[in-house]
Amino acid sequence: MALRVYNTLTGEKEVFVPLTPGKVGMYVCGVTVYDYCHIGHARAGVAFDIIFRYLKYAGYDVTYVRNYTDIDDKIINRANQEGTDYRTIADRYIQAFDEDMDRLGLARPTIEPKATDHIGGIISIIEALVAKGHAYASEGDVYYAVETFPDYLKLSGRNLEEMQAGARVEVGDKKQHPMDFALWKGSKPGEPWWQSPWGNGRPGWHIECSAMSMEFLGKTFDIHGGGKDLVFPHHENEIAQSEAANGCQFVRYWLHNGFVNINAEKMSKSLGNFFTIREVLKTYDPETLRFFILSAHYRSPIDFSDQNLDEAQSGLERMYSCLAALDEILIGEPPSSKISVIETLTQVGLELQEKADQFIPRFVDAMDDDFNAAQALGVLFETVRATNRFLAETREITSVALSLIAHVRHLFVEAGSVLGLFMTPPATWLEGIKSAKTGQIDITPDEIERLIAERAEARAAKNFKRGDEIRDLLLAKGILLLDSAQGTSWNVK
RNA sequence: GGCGCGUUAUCCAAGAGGCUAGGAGCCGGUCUGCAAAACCGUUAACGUCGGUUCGAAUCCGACACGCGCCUCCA
Repeated sequence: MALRVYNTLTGEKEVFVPLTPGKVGMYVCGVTVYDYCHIGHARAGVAFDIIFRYLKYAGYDVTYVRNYTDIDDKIINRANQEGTDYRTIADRYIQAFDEDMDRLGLARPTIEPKATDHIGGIISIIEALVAKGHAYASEGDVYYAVETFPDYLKLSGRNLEEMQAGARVEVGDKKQHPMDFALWKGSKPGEPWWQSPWGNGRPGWHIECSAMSMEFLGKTFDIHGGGKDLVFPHHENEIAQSEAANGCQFVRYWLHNGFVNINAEKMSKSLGNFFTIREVLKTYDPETLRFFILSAHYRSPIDFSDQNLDEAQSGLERMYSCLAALDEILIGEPPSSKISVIETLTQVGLELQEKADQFIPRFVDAMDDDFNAAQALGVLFETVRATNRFLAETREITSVALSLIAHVRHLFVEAGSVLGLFMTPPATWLEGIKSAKTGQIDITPDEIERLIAERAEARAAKNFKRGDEIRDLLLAKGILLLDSAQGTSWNVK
């Protein structure tokens, strides 16, 4: 099966055929750096991170460009509020963005350009558009004349008349047509500016992405991504600018991720229902957040709630616990290359072997189907169950069993490298979850240990009443006791 | 008003004409002094009404409900 991707331009899943065999050029709209990123940004980041990783896994040489919009009204407003300059604001939030995305385990794109480093390229495109009659200067601004581009709105499937009937477009007297959009904005006093043929000013929002993608990926490239909310006007305008300037197709496959919702409503600043990534990471582990995002298809809306995050954590713990159990065996007994011919697997072992054999084909099938990570996770869970069954019934680890265990462990590493999971040694991750939970309870580990010791004495003396009292006492504080042959350990509920 | 998307069991969530998705939970079991945890097993569904078909969650139509874009947005 070949890789198929859903293309917003055609509204269909299409077989992915890159422009140049073996190579992929991919551009994703990054963020406007004027504030901390919220969970919606995390989702877009993770969605395109696994697309980037999977394309590389599939053997493509991928050039992935993700920009920073570091000049914009919002950045200037924020700078004015704080009595500083736009550069200070932009640099601060670029750094914050990098920190957040690094914590989420995003692979760094090949190139991360800033709009302000590409003013020259932006001006060249605007000049070309003016020369070809697609743009006009007006009182220090330059606008794109949408009526000169017959394909305008082909991505979002609308038409100009209907858009105007919507009546929320403002009619500025600087514009020839109400839908015309700014390519260049003349600077007002106190605003940052660059020199241009039309006077001092700064670029409009849409033109920077055309300039940066063209600079690094050429006039036509394979994949352009972003959130669904960018389809109109941002991506529509990018197409108009780029195709009018270059006279050729801009992007072959348009990919858009779905929103993060709160109570079935879009998370957004204007509704005030957003959570920043750093807020959420105070409570939840970054890999848990990533796992939550991967648990739904990237185009579907996903509902952010404590319950859903808790479920994601349970699921990830199940996987990590299984891996920790495998590691314990593998660390104790390194796999030997000699397998005795008389050794055979039990029925459960054979079932695990079958799961292992199907693992990569099924994983690839899922990911080939428009990067269906949720389905891929299903494959991992099925393998976890088969592994647990095998470990539960296996008394003696033969060398053939050991080699199977090593193989299964490797499969999880391989899938994890595409999904961005299992980046932490399992024992360390599980310990981290435990200590994070410990920070939220009002009893010290020392106290817990003292009570466990007292309970052990009571139990040794067959005083189960006192033992159970202690257990209930700790349970009331959210501490679960785990009795085993090796003694009693504890965990936070 | 225009355009588009969605509705799958208690909850989350894949699937897209015949093939057990998966996870959480419930229930049962293993283990245990009893529990818990862990593990194993099990359970159940395709919004409504029509149509196409030997066969429909899946295709077509209507309806209902929810959501998104049309303004800065990931």
